[in-house]
Amino acid sequence: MAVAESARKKSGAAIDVSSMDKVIGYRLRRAQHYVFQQFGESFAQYDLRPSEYSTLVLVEDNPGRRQNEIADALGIKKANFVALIRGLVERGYIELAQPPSDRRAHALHLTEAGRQLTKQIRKTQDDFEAHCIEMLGGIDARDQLIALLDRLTPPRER
Amino acid sequence: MAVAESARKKSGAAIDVSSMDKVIGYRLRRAQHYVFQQFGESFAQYDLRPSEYSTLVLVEDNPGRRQNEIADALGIKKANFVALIRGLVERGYIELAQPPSDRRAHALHLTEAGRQLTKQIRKTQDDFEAHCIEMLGGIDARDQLIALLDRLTPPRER
DNA sequence: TATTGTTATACTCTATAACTATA
DNA sequence: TATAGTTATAGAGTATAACAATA
Repeated sequence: MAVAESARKKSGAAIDVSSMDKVIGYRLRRAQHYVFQQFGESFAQYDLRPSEYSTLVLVEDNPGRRQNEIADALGIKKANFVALIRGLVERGYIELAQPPSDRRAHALHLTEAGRQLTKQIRKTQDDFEAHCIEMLGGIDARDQLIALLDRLTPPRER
Repeated sequence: MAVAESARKKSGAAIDVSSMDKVIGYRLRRAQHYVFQQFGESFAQYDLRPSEYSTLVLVEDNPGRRQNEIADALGIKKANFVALIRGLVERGYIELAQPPSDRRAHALHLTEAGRQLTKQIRKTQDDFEAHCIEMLGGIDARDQLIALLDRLTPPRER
């Protein structure tokens, strides 16, 4: 009843959304959009997008790896990763090294400032994740969700 | 082992993605992106985006409702809904009526062509959905997923 | 020949503010 | 004053093709 109440609001009767409310793609989209919106609020102080967060974390966990390896792991096309990396380099969080073995490549590393930032944002993310897990109903529900999402995503896209 | 195999490919060791692989927002994003990509392949013959599909279906189920009511129900901002509706009107699928009670408003209806198209694309969507449900492991898994997504989405965003 | 990173480009989605015409 | 729809605009995200330097 509370749902119908808020759905009505100023308008007349509620809109019938029964054709959409079990559509997997649609519901994934809505949930993802809402979660990212809240992520944005949590990370507003850092002015970091989700893709920038994940890049910093992956570079920390995989120091010295190539630009394209990190991009691939995150499902970001190399062409679109260039500006993202440039932004993080300009902000002083990431630095590029040249592997002697391959002068085309960029080996990614965090700077000291990058390490400090990443330490902080991991905490922010942990808090935010705890909030999401609470919304879901606990760790078991989270694990259940991840297991289901696993099946919707091909192996190399994880 | 198959996963590690495909993750390695041409590169050296696999990238450590353990910091991201249980992050709800990230995993939602990856799954949603993959599902929408496949949706796009299924609907290529119609040249219809997911938002256009859901608009046609909601207009059919809620004939005569206002533009903004449909937009709200789908979580689309009214400003962004204008071009979407215009496209569907130009393609002859939707027509606008003027409610005598409010000359500002547009009441949305499907045209005959719109009804025919919607009949077809509902079938295409049903087939696609069956494929997604199969990936998930059956109807029960689907219902479980929807129930979990419910908790991640505030009531008025469904 | 193939790969790394890059540029250029285009299209989609989303967001906000300000406008118009009506209410 | 407020609402329905519109316009303009800006910022992200994503996609493809083509290029230079290097392998």
